[in-house]
Amino acid sequence: MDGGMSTARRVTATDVARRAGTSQSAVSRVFTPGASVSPDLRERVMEAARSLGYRPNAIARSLITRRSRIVAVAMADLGNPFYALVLEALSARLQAEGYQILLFTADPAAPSDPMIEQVMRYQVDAVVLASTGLSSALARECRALGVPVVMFNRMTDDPDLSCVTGDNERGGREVAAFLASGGHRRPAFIAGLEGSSTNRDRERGFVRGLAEAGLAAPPRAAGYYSYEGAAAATRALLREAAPDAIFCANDHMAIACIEVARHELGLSIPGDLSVVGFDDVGPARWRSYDLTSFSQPLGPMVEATVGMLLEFMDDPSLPVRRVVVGGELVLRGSARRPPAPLPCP
Amino acid sequence: MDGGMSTARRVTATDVARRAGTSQSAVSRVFTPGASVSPDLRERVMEAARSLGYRPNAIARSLITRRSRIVAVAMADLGNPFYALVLEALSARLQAEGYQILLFTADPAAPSDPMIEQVMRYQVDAVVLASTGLSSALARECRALGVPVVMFNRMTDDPDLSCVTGDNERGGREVAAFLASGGHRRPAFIAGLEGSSTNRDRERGFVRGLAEAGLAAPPRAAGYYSYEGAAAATRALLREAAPDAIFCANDHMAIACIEVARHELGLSIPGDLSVVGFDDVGPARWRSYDLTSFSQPLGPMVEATVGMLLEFMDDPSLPVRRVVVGGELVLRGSARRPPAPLPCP
DNA sequence: CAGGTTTTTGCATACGTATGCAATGGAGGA
DNA sequence: TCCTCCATTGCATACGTATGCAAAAACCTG
Repeated sequence: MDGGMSTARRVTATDVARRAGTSQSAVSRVFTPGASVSPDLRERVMEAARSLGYRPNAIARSLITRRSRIVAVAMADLGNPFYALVLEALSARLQAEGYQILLFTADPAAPSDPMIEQVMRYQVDAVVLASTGLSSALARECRALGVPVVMFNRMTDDPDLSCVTGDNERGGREVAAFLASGGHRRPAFIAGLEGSSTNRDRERGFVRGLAEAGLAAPPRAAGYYSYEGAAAATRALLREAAPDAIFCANDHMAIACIEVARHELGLSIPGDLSVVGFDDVGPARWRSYDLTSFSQPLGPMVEATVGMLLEFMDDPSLPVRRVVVGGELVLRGSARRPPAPLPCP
Repeated sequence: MDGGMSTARRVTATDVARRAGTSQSAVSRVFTPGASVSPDLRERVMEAARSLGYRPNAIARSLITRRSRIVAVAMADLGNPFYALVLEALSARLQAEGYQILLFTADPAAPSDPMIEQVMRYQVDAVVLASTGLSSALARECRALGVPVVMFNRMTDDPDLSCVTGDNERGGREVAAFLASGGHRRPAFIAGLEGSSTNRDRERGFVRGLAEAGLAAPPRAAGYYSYEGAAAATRALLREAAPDAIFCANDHMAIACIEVARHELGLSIPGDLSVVGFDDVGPARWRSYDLTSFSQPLGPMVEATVGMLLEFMDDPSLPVRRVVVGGELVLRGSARRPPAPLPCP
């Protein structure tokens, strides 16, 4: 038995028209919001459509309207809960506006430009680049083709590209000020991906903040935004630099850092070592970590992204925009706090 | 300034043909693998395509070939790392086969059938339902339309539907046997979503396993597969039932359970309470939890899913298949172990 | 070199919908 | 009653590609 799989030819608007005793155009108009159709005809067409199981073919519609109502989203690292939640929020928000997400997962190791080559063939209405590894060359190319692009959580020097980011540099600065005023003398830094703008900005802010507090540039090790990478970086830093605090470029790495420090090396957090993360994503709140972290407000960032996309799709000639969504240092228990209230920087 | 956004009309195969001094069909053939084109013409066309920036229109192609090379994936709860990783693996695997994922996120609370109504309009080549909340009615409907469907991590009574699951019932049984032989006398259960097949099978196996070990049906509370739900369930169970072990229907909830037991109620894990999860997903390995868990091997499950999809797309008349991917109880430190080796059940 | 075979190419058409335009019909006003 | 106006409907065409078919070209074979 084949389970009842039928080879049913798809039902087209013409089939419905024939059954309703009218023309294909009329059927089209019934399914086009705002078109002029008499109540009588509408009823007949709907009835015929229902009984035949008609579903408008979005592909054919896209061909003629030149709008697919599809937004391409390029992502990497869904193992990082921040990105997983971003994707979920983006999808929910876009679906509410009648758009669907065509997902592209980028292997951060492999070059992803050929991947986008595929994307563009689908006539997507817009593109969201949320993968730190993607070259901005292809973003420019999309724009040149008239397809709106928003870089999510990824700044760029290119003035022709729109982006939405958290306040990375300020975050790094505030973490530095917080650690310094907490009496830490040898803070270290675990970097994310070396090429990424988020890492660059967070590190720059951190180093500047330390300098403003009279502290030297921190020892650093790269964790590549991965759990294993951060674990290795923590081991190396603790072996070689004897830091009294570690700022990790995201929460995912901060968790690995805490695990290694606490369970491999027997350190007490924050007694022997303070740890600070970045993102303030779900697990930061879990009591085992109770992670002090600079927040990236996911909701507002997604809202800003979708808002820009909708505006750009409405009018592609709108000027580029670069949105920075502010965050704040969320104080929890993974880092020693200053005795007095934190002075305003 | 508008950032250089041009209103470039899209380049079509006809444009390329004109420039290469040939016909549109020839251009089409150059971009169709396996078609017959002379090296000379191919070179001329490629050159013209390159200089014009031509990209074949996948939408138009789909219209005529009736294949979109798009697979719809319905998901809910990307906050659960298991599903986030599944999505990443599915996407990587399908991209390698030349397919893209059109993502549908289902709000487990809202009815999702109207959502799928939208999906079907995109002429997707196949559908993966990985959301526990989706009705199987629409799955049947997809099948009736000739679109292959695979239910992921979701069993169904309907013999007309294919599915890939972990070994839920056996997992529940093994957890029960393990806890019983570890000397636990009052194991409890935190359920996931009441309607879901995963929860039903895991619970059934657990209850049967306990019975085989001479233990009564466990006290239970529903955690709805969410962190907060499981936290509340843990509080309720510990207040009312005084269990010496808790089996949670997935890892995500087991982590919430450990957090609440350890940090709110000051219990030692596994000294005062053993906790066992299901999935063996990333955080289970984190040392703070060191979670004993029955594994659902993500790689093999995704592999089985994609394999079935490819076969079904190749030949839609193939018989339905129901694949159970075996897992194993991964022993870690969150549950007291039996003194002697676990007897074979 | 003739005749046959295979490869390459272009023509024409189909895929399923949206939409400009003209035709139809009915309502309303004088 | 006749004319105007507007709402409704159908006709025809366009969107960009793939593909069957036949013409043309290239290649063999004896």
